[in-house]
Amino acid sequence: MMPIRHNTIDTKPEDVPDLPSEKAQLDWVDKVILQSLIRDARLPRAELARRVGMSPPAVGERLRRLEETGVILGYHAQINPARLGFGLTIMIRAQPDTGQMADMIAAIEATPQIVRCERISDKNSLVAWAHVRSVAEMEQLTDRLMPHGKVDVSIVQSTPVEPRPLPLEKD
Amino acid sequence: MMPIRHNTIDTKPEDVPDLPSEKAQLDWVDKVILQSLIRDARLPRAELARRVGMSPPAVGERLRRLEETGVILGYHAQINPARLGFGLTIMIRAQPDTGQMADMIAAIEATPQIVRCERISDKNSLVAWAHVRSVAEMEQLTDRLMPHGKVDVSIVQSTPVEPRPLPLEKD
DNA sequence: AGTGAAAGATTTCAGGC
DNA sequence: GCCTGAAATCTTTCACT
Repeated sequence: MMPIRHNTIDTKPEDVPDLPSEKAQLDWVDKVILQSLIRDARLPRAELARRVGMSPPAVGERLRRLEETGVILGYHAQINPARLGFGLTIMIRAQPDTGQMADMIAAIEATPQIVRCERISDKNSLVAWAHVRSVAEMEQLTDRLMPHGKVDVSIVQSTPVEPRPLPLEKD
Repeated sequence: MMPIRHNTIDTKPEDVPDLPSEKAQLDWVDKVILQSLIRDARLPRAELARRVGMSPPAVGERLRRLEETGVILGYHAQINPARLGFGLTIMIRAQPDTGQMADMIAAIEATPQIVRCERISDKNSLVAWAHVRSVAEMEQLTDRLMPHGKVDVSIVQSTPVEPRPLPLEKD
């Protein structure tokens, strides 16, 4: 199982070194680089260098540090599931039975159509998103989760706000 | 307001040209290119060319077509919100009052902390995700949505499955 | 659709401040 | 931490199949 990334800042004593959940000190240059790569991850370093008025090697060094300190987690192509034959997107709300949380998460992880899953505070449940090819595939998928708890499925009708970048303060 | 992308294959007569929701026919080469760029969007064309045993111009041409036909929607750097000071991730479940759907969507769109939103079939409601700096900011955010309907907030505790690629059949 | 070659741009690396 | 400059690599264009 993959390590689970937590979504809040964990409290910690002052003397331990940087944790990935710590707030990073970013200057204006870092923020321009980040915003640019959030919008277009394939931008050349040379272009980033022009935007911030620095040399390409300097930008390369900044990038390396942003990646190593966990500010940048990766670069991903965003694809259109419908164009790959996955015509149906669903949201799954799963409430594991007592003692079934780990098994439910394992089952979710083992289901390749599920492309992300978050654990939320409300009723200690999980919310997962999946792309499937048909209603039959949707049914098959939920059948695999149901042994571990209550499972609810909703159809995603549209995406009023596509994944978009966080606002970064000017500085 | 941005055009809304629908998440299902729309039915259409056979004679109209390609729609973005149509299934594209991809060969093995396209799939290797896609999988590679989903994992690392910054891979050079030359490297992709080596992986598929083709020349760089051929890969460039493939890429151009995948982008133009809407199979690839974009390339984005994935960042760690906690490291940018947004220590709290929340899920918002919004059920617009009668006649308030458009206004609710507009309010969601106008809220920069909300990084994505999907409309689901269950109770005709919206599910949105936001990164905020504090509980106070969370409250402020929900106050802006509440005039348009019922609003429910849950805290995201962890992410058992990080955004990951869809499985592409071997061919 | 794809190739190969040439011109132009980018990345990497060394050395210096 | 950033710069320059040279060498290696990558991208783009184009003539050709």
